[in-house]
Amino acid sequence: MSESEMKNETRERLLDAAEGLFAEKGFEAVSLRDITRTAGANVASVNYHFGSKEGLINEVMKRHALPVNEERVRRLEGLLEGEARPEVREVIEAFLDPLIERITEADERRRLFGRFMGRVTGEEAKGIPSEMVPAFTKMMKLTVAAFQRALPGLSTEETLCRIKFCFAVMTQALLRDEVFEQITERKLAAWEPEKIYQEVLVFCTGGMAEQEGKA
Amino acid sequence: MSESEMKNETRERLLDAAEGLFAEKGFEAVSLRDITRTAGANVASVNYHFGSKEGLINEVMKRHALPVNEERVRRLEGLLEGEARPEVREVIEAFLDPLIERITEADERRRLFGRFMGRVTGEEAKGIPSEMVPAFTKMMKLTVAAFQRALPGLSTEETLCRIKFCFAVMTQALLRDEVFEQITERKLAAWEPEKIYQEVLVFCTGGMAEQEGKA
DNA sequence: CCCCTTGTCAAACAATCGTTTGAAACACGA
DNA sequence: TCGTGTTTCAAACGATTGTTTGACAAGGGG
Repeated sequence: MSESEMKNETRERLLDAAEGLFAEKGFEAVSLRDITRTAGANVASVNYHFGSKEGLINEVMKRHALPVNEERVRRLEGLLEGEARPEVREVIEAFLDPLIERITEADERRRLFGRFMGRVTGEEAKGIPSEMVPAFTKMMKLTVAAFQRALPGLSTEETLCRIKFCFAVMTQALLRDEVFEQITERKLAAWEPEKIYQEVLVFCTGGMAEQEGKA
Repeated sequence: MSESEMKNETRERLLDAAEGLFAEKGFEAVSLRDITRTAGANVASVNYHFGSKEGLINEVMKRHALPVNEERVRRLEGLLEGEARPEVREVIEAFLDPLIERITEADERRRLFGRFMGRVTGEEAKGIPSEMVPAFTKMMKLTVAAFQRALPGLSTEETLCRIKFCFAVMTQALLRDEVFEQITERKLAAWEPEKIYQEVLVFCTGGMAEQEGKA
């Protein structure tokens, strides 16, 4: 009866295998047979445990995206609870740090999560699972509110547009870009992740704060 | 004999249909039968004219990417020919404008090119066609040189990293992001492209110029 | 003992994919 | 008119996809 420990074992192995393969090759490029072979399970097991391939994708997404989202909400609410105007840098850190922390955890299983999340955006996916929409919408509202308090000069559209750019930068930083590596002759290949995260923070801070010299 | 006008007609229709469908749904999600049905041609025509589906993809990429690249090279060389230090904004415009100009051309056939180019990065594509690599490498070297002259304080790695972020922002600005639209409740849906391009320029300029307050 | 649930497995399912084939239809100079 | 090379087409190819089926084993509770 205790649901906490008696988690089905093959179910977990399927999730781990799927997460790794999806992060490496994308959703469409990985077949159920690739996943089940890696997990040492039968082809039918995916449909048994998750109903369909899409159900498996949704479950992999939820496994880590929801905790990251909750942490972001917590930190953004912390920035907004007082009357003080937060720094742009603080707002960006509030939704960059939770992602980075989860990626750099020692847990081997979570190492690929970053690249997996990079896949979510830009893929032909039908979207995120519907159960996640309210949580993500709430997080986004808090993000907009925090940025608008930090940058009172920006309109809502400008703020949203730049937030989208921040997400783009974070996503691109997590994924490997074969084309870019090729045409830069791999000069950037072996950079420590910490330096890249630092660059993400600097770039987004600078891009957000720019007041497009209207004077 | 005159190759200029006697361009095979179905060949052009295949390229047009492929460009539009790829821009809309991505490379893998579009089948040869989708393309040939749209173009009013036979399934075998793709393999006849382009050898394979990959050959078609490469041809679509080359059709517009090479002219954009040449224009970028021309403008970057213009910035570098003198001794003067170019503005960060000028460098960004030098490789943003050629793309925007081609997108906003009246020619209906080229309207979807932007979204198509967005697909190139991030997809599981094996990379760009090998014939394009030298031209792209040259353009990238010029870009790095121009930025390093505009921002002497940055190391090569920092410069490359931020250039990658600029590409990420441009790509994301060209593509629709269903997930983002959903969790922002489509507040940003109907923004004029000109405003978005302006935001891209502002954001990239600010992100590039930031000197990460090392003091 | 039987019954029912839960899980696994090999096998087959129908659908779709990119590609190939071989024969027609066409164009055009000799 | 013939011959030759180019282009189109219906049909089929083999491979792979996600999904379903039905049998089988293990595990308790009655």
